[in-house]
Amino acid sequence: MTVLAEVEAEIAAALKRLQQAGRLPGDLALDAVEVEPTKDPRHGDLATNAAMVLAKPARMKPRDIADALVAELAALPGYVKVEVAGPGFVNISLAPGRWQAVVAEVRAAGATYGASDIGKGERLLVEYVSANPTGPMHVGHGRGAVFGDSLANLLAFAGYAVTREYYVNDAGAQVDVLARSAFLRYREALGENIGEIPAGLYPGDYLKPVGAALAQKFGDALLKQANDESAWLPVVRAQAIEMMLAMIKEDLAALDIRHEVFFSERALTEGGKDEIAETVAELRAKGLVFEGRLERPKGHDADDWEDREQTLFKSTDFGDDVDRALMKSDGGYTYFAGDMAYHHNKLARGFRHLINVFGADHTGYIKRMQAAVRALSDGKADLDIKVCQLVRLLRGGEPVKMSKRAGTFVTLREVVDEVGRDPIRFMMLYRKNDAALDFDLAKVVEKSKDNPVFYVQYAHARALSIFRNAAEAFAGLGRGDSDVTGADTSLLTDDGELDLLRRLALFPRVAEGAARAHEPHRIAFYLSDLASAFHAQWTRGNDSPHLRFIQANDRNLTAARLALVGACAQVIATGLAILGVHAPSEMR
RNA sequence: GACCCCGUAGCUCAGUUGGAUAGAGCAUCUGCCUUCUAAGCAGAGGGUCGCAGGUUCGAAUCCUGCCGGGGUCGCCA
Repeated sequence: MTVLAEVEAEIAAALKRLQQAGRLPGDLALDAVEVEPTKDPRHGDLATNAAMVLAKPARMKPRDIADALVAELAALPGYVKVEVAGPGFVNISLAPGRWQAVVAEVRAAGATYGASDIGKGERLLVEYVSANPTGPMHVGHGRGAVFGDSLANLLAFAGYAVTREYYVNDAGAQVDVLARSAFLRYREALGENIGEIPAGLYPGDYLKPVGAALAQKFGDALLKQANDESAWLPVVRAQAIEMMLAMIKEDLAALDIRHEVFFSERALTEGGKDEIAETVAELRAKGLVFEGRLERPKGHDADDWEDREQTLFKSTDFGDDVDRALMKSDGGYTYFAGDMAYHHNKLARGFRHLINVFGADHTGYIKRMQAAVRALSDGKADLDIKVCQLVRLLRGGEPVKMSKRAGTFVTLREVVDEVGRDPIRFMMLYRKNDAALDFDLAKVVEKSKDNPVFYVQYAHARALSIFRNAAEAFAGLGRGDSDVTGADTSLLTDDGELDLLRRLALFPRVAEGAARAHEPHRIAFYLSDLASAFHAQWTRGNDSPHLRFIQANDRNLTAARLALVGACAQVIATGLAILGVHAPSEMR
């Protein structure tokens, strides 16, 4: 247990003792009591708001509760100074030994330092990317991909059994358009001059390989059926989807992203079953499906709007703005009906924790999806939808034109190839997901403090370089050597060292908070702070040689400092691993 | 018209889910490389947290109403 958790437990125990002694009401709920690191060192190391939040329910003065708590805590070992301040904070200064212990904590836990069990091993499904298999991914997809992947890492770190899933929209009109576009490329591959790609079809060159593959596989057999779309379309479609998906998987792999499950929309209604019909029937049995009319949508030139009675899902019962259509006028199911069936399937597979990562253009879809999950699970499952806002691609401050027509469309793959995986991943996580992001191709490869990727990686590289240098000065002071792992950490008394220790102690709390909030960016910012403290301590050694990590004439002190450096490197590496960014041992 | 996101230093953004005197980076200015990587560090200046109310011991954070920017609305996917 880290210091923070220990102190929390000790304060809870102290409050319980006060209750037992009759100095606090026995039925007082202690949930709201928090322990936080202080911002101002003059307020000590930690502070608790216990007296203030308990004052009202206990019907006592904050000051009286605080005084009682101070007396309890001051008597405990390791509490150097405990005092009441401000409106009723209890400020706590701990003996350095309490902080120094974090080095051993980190060493013992290794890559699991900061991991928690808040997920209790429960299964959780993160659905992300889910880009239509009709072409290459763009940068916006990349943001959702990186975010979803890191969130999955984070939640696994927090004790969930995580499944990463991609919903393949391989049914519906757009994949038919894909098939028609591919068919044209097929004819082209057979030597035909196809001229301009007609409007409404996908013009991209990326379909040429699909055409070539079809030509190789089928010769001119499909061409003979050209007038009978129902004959060739399913074959071409299947080939095109397969190849598009393969391309997408490759692009994702370039970002180190690998989904465990690719769930096919088409599969919902294939093989003699119809999960959409089953889902609708289930909702109908719950009285949530009815025939009715919708109002004409506003803010659009809905010229083709047709007022008619249709089959609706009563999503307004679950917080949605309007009820949602399930059937199209041609008798087919809406996309939403299929998506409900898909989520029904997730629930049937036993998931009770669902997270979907959406692009900004799907914000309007959130309420109905949550309504659907509530209805389908009888409120027993939770669905959190994280929206990644738009990415603006810039180069040196100038927007990069994104036009498919003009051929200046920038694919995700091109960006990965240009700037590399680490800068993309880190930069996309160095921002809250619900804030728009400017991604500057020139800036992300800049090697300066303006670029937090290199800043954090550099700290890790520096830490490891210390060990390389130490090996020259001392034998037996390698990272895992017993003289380092068993070093006397009470020698770590410099303010900068204590600052690092406190930050290391904070990591488990940061990781937990990030996991609970589904906010991986907190890890990125924490790492930036930790790296900053590490760089600062490093540079202090320039002016004050006695603060250098390696002290040629003091083996014990060097061992203690190396243990601290090792702990810093470990936490940086762990944090970067959650973000999916490499922790290099060297940067030159 | 409705819903969602954003609004914090000149710029780009954090702000530990309601805590104490609101923080970083960039940019500007002043310093630090003959020994652990200067891709680094130290310091200075810079603020009506969009506006107005409300909730309470306490609000950048929660509620209401405005203002500004972006996104969305359909039997598309």
